[in-house]
Amino acid sequence: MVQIARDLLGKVLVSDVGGSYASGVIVETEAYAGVTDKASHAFGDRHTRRTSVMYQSGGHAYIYLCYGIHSLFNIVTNRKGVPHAVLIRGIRPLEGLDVMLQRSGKPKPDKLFGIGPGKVAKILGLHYSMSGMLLIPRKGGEDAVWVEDRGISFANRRVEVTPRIGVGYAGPDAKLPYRFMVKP
DNA sequence: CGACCGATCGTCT
DNA sequence: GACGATCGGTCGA
Repeated sequence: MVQIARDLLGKVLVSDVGGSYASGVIVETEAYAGVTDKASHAFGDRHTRRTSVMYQSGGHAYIYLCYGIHSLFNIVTNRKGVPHAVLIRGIRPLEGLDVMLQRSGKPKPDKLFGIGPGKVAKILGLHYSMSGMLLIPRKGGEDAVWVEDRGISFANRRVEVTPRIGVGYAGPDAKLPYRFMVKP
């Protein structure tokens, strides 16, 4: 499961939302290891309306609201009933940069454009109301998000492994090396 | 630069 | 009724 977070680095996250196509290379992720992980919303096997998506089979999108403002995008990674997920924390813009800039409200991309989980969802047009979508390419005119493998990969020496961000409340679990980021 | 702080609201207690 | 898996602006050095 933690391995999936590592393997997602280099994959391409694509969104086709509101008629606009945009994509980026995943360069930062965090793993959330389900019922035994205090940092996970599903810790202690907590079934709520919000967390129910995490109990779906892998390939669903779990998107939730953070701090009342930001939508954070996760990929559910395990079999049905096992609430594992990977938070996408950063992407490097690939296609549709103009659309992403527009959504971010910035005239030009700065160095940290696309870095930060709130920004990822924002520039890809993802909203927590879309939580529960399947990650499959869009067929009709509906909004869609999915992941593509375009052969991009990062060697281990280019990947930094650290504890997760903002989970100090999780006790010992806060120290787990579950965050993966591609060095600049 | 780094540190601090306000925004803003769904979710769970 | 309190609290975030955050961001971006502002302030001071």
